[in-house]
Amino acid sequence: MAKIKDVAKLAGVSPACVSLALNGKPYVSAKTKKRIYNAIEQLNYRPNIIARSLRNKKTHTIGLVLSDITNPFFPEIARGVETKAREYGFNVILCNTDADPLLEKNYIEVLLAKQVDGLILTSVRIMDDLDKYTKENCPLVFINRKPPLSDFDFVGIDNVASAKMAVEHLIKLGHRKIALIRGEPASWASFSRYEGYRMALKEAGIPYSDNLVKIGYLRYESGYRAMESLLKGSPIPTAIFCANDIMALGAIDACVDRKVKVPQDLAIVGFDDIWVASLKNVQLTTVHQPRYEMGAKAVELMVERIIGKRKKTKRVILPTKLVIRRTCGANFKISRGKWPNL
Amino acid sequence: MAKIKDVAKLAGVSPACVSLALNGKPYVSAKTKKRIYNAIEQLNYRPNIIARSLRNKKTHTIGLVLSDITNPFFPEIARGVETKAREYGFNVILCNTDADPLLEKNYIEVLLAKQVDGLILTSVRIMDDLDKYTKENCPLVFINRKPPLSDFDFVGIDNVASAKMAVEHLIKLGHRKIALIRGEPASWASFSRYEGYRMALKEAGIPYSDNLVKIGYLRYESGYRAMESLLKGSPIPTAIFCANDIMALGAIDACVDRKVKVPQDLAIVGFDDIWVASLKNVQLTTVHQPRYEMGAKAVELMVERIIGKRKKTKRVILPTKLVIRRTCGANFKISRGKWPNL
DNA sequence: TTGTACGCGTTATCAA
DNA sequence: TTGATAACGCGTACAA
Repeated sequence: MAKIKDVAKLAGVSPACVSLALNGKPYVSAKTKKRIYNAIEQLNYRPNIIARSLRNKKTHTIGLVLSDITNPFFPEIARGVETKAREYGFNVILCNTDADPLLEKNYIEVLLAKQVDGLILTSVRIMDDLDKYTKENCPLVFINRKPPLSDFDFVGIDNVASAKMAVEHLIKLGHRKIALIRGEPASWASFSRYEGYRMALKEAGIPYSDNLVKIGYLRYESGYRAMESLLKGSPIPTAIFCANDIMALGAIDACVDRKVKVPQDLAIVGFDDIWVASLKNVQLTTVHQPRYEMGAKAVELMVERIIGKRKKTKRVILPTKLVIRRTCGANFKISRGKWPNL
Repeated sequence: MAKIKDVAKLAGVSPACVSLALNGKPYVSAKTKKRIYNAIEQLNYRPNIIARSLRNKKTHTIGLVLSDITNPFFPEIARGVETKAREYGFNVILCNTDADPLLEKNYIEVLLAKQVDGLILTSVRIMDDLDKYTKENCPLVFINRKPPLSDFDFVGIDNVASAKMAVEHLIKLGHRKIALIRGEPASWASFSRYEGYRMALKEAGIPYSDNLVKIGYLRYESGYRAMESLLKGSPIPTAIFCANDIMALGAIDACVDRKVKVPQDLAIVGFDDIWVASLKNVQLTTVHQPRYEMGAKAVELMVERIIGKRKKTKRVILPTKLVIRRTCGANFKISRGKWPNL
């Protein structure tokens, strides 16, 4: 591989001059520029960005730490991050942690050692000792995850209000026995949605019952099992709010297996609005989360920090909206068997 | 940030000695090692991997170039790549190209400039001038994409045989008017599946008709429109093979809108076996592709190259299997309205 | 426009 | 055997 020296020699100038030309700095005459570019072309020269990074203390690389890219919640966030990062000239290192705090810690250490310019964290579980990273000169941005005590930048939604909105919708449809399949307690977002659920019930004067709350782990199987448990329990709910869509899909499948009709026998509302929810054979009512925008916004916050444009921490709350489809029964005006397809 | 010099000073040794200790090289006494580790701990020292990479000419970073991580086909590949890469001590830079050859080229150039140790390419479209990268000391591995003339490593499936298997299944079920919603012509995998389709028809003595072949772009909307077009055309098929699952889902939704019953009126088979396909309200018959394994295997091939263990190019063909569910009608023994849900 | 020091570890050479 | 010194990887920035 050709180096800057080779280019300089061929163009009859110094390496420094080549560097200036390459970086668009002034004080390089048009003529020498041309000679330099010719040399670059001839030698197929490509600057070694590692060397440049070492000198500049900027790698133009950021880390994206998430639980699992195969979870349908994450790809759009990743896409938002990657696209916006590309606009700003950054590359993205993808890290799956499976919500394992140890793996997450290891990844953060490696990324810092690799001198990433910023870090976006959107794993689910809470890791408590992130505070020590405040002193690093590497900005952290949290997506939909409770930032630790020290103030880090944050992008997310109002989980409490969004969950409340979903449950209120079910209440408005006449439901009083509304169950919740919530995420694990350690997750801040899950806890907030639980709060929203309770708040909605309280304001409607509906008593809260622990029997109607099941803990899932934000996965399909959890939703399936939680629903089985609810159907065996007492009282049997007439509606269910799930803390995310894939649990809702699991719950629906449990209903299918037990011949419980959705939404006739049971209304279901999810959370996230993953792509599947809109399929005509699914039509899951859910709370839409602007995941792409969350990823993109996180990068913007990060870049503001990197270029030193902003010192104060910033919290961005993006709007959600309730997407009413079939499974909540709001638009349910059909008779049995009218559905053309399964 | 503390540097190796600081550690050396605190431990009362030379930087070289610290380096030797850190890298587990011999000739550092146990005592000095202890002193060094203590100093590292005290200073919270973290080696600068950029500096190390510059010297070692190894970044322990690889690039993963794909079309779009939000396409359900890719996350499992990415997961396989990331997990296996982590095992071997590599990080993964994620690159979405939207199947744009120019974007792909830009990304490859940037990644090479960043001195990645390897590159995994799994965009859909074919870029012809990849040959020039043979001379780089950066191994390329192709996933499910025709490698260019020069031999690069490859991981994929037998697209022809797999598609043939799917169509043969429909033939066995008694179908003769079998349509194909294929991917774009520029895609090698799509073309291979088209060949498999033709081959199955030919062997069964069924005449091929251009009217029964629609070109989609591997996206939901394409599948939807292709199906609309088929339903308006002549002859109307009794079965459809789609080159991927999301087009199949689009096709199914077009059927729902037009009150065409699947599989009663029309059998549908997809390709990929994305997660959605197994939902009880979807139950798409499809060809399973081991995507996680494809990603993991690609990393293995890459690492063999990086450590120089192998010189000859290798092609790995992983097995596929037909997953028979509801939409092909094979197990269809129910009467209308019997489905418990939707 | 150029020479040169620098960024920070690593490795080859050399000394003890 | 153990450790230090210095050159090196490759671009960039500053003084000249």
